[in-house]
Amino acid sequence: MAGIAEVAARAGVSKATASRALSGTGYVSDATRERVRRAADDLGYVPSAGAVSLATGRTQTIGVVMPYVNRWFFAEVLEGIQRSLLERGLDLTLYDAKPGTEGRARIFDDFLARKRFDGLIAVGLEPVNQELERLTRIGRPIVSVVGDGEETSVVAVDDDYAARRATEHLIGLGHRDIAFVGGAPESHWAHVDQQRLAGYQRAMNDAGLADRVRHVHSPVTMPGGYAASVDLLGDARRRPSAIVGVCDEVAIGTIIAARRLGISVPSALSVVGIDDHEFADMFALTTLQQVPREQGTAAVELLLAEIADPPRARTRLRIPSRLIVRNSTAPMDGIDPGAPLL
Amino acid sequence: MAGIAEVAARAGVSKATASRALSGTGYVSDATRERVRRAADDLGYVPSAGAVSLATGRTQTIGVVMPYVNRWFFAEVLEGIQRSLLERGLDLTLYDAKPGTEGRARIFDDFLARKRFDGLIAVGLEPVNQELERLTRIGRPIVSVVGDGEETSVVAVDDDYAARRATEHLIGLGHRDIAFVGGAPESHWAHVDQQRLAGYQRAMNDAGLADRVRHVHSPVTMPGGYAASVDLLGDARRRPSAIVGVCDEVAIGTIIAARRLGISVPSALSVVGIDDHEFADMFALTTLQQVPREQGTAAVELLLAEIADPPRARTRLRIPSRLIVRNSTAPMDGIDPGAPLL
DNA sequence: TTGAAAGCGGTACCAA
DNA sequence: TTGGTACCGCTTTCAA
Repeated sequence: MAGIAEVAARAGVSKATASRALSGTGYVSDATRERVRRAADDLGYVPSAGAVSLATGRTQTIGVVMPYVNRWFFAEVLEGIQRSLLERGLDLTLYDAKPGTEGRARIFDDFLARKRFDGLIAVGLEPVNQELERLTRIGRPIVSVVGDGEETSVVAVDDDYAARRATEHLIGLGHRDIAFVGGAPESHWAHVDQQRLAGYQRAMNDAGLADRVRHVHSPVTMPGGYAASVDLLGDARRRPSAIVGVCDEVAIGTIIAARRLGISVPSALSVVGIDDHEFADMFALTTLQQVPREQGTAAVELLLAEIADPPRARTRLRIPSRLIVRNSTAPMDGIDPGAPLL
Repeated sequence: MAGIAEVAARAGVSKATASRALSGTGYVSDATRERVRRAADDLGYVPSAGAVSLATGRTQTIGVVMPYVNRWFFAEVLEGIQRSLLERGLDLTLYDAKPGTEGRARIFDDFLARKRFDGLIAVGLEPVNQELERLTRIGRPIVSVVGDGEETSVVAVDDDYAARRATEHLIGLGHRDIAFVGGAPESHWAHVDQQRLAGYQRAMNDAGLADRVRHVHSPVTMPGGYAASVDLLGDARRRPSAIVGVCDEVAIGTIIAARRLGISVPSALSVVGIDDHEFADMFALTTLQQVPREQGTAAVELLLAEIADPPRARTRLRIPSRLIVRNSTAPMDGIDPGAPLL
């Protein structure tokens, strides 16, 4: 309840001086600063956020928009962002913008327009045109995590590369019958998934396996990958010898399906994912690592820089990912496609 | 950028009238209101959050504190909260307070003290005494999700009951050798886990199986449950015929471990969890359902009521959970403890 | 180095 | 039913 006026009174100075002493802006003698500080402490003074933001135009808050919080990647990015902001004393306001919901429309139409933040981080948002327009007219710095937007700065891994590398790993092991699992039919499709499929296709083409390209649709979730894989692997005749999952969640779904069906991984089926999910180790999943937490912290740094020092050109931070070989992939040689059991 | 003054000017009224017309407070003729509305629309007027909160003392924001966002339960609760707030036009500020981190200390010492919210929802926080003290001195309504706190209103399932019911289900199937997996050594231990262990113990006692009580420690995660279960199930002689997981994540870890070891579920091992996790169906897990999303929305309703109409007595909302029988539990009769294979 | 005072953009009381 | 005006609590010129 104590305001800066009381702090000033107690320290025997004016509000102006108290403000300067506390915020570290402008000239204040060391002695006074000390006195003001002590007064503030004694009174348990906490500045009123509303007043500060009214006076300065800064909210000390960063907005985060994402379509999910309950998927590994998003939750990890969120944690990374949160940690960075915490260190800097900034608040985080979360907007959960699920595609195709009216809540999402409200977020773009109402919530974001309020500008209750100094900058915005958009994680895997994949805004459609109209949404993009809303975003840019906010007039606050924006950093995207994931995506290809020209409109904002971006932090992302090279999805095309990751999938290509994953596929090449399998090809290197002698596999030729390699399917790509995950992602919806091409029409309404996430950009990441497209990039990864493209990387897979490129690797297949480059190896002269263009005719073996096979894309199995599936929701990008563990249960989704599981269901799709039960289908795919059910018929021994159509079964590939290796699978690239669009992400670890799908790849793990595949492994679970394989175990369910008594197909041994990796001796009868190789599986590779992209992510290095927290469960990857438990399933001995070979994967292309990305560290979303670091993408989150990188996004914060980039955003704060753009807030402090207005937007020159857009920055594009492409993060490399490396192959982590565990035990879900094996050379083709040993495979007996007819052998279904563990 | 347009302020209420410009809206007022355009509508040919005073700021006061414009404010009343827009906020719906106080008398305004229909004609004027209409005129003001139109003016606001034309100008794309959006009130400044800082000014509003300075003037009214309300932030139109709800704070949410939780120790994790990357675990199923927490993410679901968060989504429930988010959805409710979205409908009401309220912002959500997230505080990620991981136990034992210095970030957590900062949250309690600095962030929460700023009161940048009209009310607070604490999800599975399990505050220690000093933290609790901080919480109460904020002087804003607080609702807890999970927990037993006397200090705040609470929304939670009856954990003791859920675990008891789960255990009774197994006992009813003829199992006697039932272990409880999950939770740290008693010392620094989450309240939920304690309650659930207690429920398990009670059911065992009531069935005259007190001497069979067995608590296997494990991190409350899927990989944690997996690792602990590999240990537990590895030695056929010590192997129980059934397991109660402290939550679905642990129970699923157990199932995965069992499959890994070639122990068939449910014919050689019954497993029951608590949650009805999104993966429960995929693993055919029998479980006691809770719907965290609904706990989130309930918490919002409770909190808003307390904000609107100050805190009479603390409310305690205990949500019942029901048994969902899938295919991870089976009668004891058929079990041949010696038979390890699928 | 410090203080007085004018905003920042609304809300709400009091008169008219 | 409407308008004038005093705040809300802090920052920031501008003078002293």
